[in-house]
Amino acid sequence: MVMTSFRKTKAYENVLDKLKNYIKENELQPGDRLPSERELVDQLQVSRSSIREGLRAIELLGLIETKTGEGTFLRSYQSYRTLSLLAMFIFQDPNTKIDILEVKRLIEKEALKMAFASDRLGVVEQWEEIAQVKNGQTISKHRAFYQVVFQSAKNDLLEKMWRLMDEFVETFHVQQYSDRFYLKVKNVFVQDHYQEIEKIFETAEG
Amino acid sequence: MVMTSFRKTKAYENVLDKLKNYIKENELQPGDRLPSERELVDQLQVSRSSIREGLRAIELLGLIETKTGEGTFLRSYQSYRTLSLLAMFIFQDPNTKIDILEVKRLIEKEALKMAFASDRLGVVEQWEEIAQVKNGQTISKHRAFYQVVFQSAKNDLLEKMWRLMDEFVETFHVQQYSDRFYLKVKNVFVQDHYQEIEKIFETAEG
DNA sequence: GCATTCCATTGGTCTGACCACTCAACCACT
DNA sequence: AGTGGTTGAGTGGTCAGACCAATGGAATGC
Repeated sequence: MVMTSFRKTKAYENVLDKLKNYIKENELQPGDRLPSERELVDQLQVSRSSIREGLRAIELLGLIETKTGEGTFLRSYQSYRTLSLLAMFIFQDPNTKIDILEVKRLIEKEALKMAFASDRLGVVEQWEEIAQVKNGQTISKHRAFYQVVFQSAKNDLLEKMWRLMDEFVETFHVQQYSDRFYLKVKNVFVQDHYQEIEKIFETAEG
Repeated sequence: MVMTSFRKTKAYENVLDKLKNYIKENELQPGDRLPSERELVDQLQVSRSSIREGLRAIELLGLIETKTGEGTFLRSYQSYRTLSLLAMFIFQDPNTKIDILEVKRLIEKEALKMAFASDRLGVVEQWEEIAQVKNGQTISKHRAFYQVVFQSAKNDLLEKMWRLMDEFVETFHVQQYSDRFYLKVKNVFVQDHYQEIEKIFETAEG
């Protein structure tokens, strides 16, 4: 008996494949609406159950968003729920925790360098606005700080990756951000000392 | 009208929560079997459709594996699968192509620095072995080169991210890797000039 | 012009049905 | 006792159809 280990593709996997192509062909952007579930039934010739299995799967991934009465929409990132779910499994390997922290830190450093090169003084200006307005939680201060950075770094992918990791880290690690760190970074920017960025990150702080 | 932005949790999300607890309480290990879909219907008091939406979602994530006629089984987590899923959609955005190239280059640079700090001479040694053995295509030479790097950089996440980008870049961009580049990097390693790594990447080459 | 009502559309959920596959218990034959 | 085939219960895979709640725009009334 020949055992051609041939895995029959499931209906919902086909749905995802078709959906991916649909998004590509129509060049859908985050926020754009996907066809309704019932329209997809007609177009893909599978039952609504299968359609929904596929949609729920990528919803969990945070790739789409559904609104009752309106429809299904593409979105760009975010899904704290999934991350906390994955966290449980990912930490079967304790090393990944360290890896994530390391990569996140690396991204922060490089993003700062990119922002520095792109719009050094503009960044400083925005940081000062934040410092005046925001007296809120340290976590939102932290995000506001880097939002400015990524806006000037002009690399959406890098920002998406950072946000994922930042949210993920939040699931297992109480992040502490010292005001000293922000101040140090700002001074480096003000004084136009590009090389110092590397050195700041060589210390344990961050 | 008060708009308490209150998101009603969906049935399949509850399923996942309960399932997570079940796994935790019973200390299920990869390979262990979960309750059948029909059993879960009884236990969780939701319809089989909702059960399946949840199961299909975490199946896509690679957390479980289903075998027709047998059941649903816990699976050892495969982070690459999750990452490639996310990448599949994130990379879809045509605007990110340039971003990907930039981030990939950034990762290569930082990985080199990590490898340098970790095992400078060991890396050089392995590079020389490659140079002798491999006379094959430039693409495989390129991958072998960085495989050595990542092995010493000791960060799996970084390597996986790089692999995804490298594979993706191949689909739209003819990668050119000049022997001169490798040689330059090797020399920097041999001569123990850590600072030069940054400078190599400041040129257009790569 | 504006507020209200109404209704088609959309996602959310459930029920019940049928199929293909797996595995173990059972049975018949040697 | 051992072999091999049959059978049936259980499992995931898929489907059709139904009802609900929320949404938003069109029709309506003032």
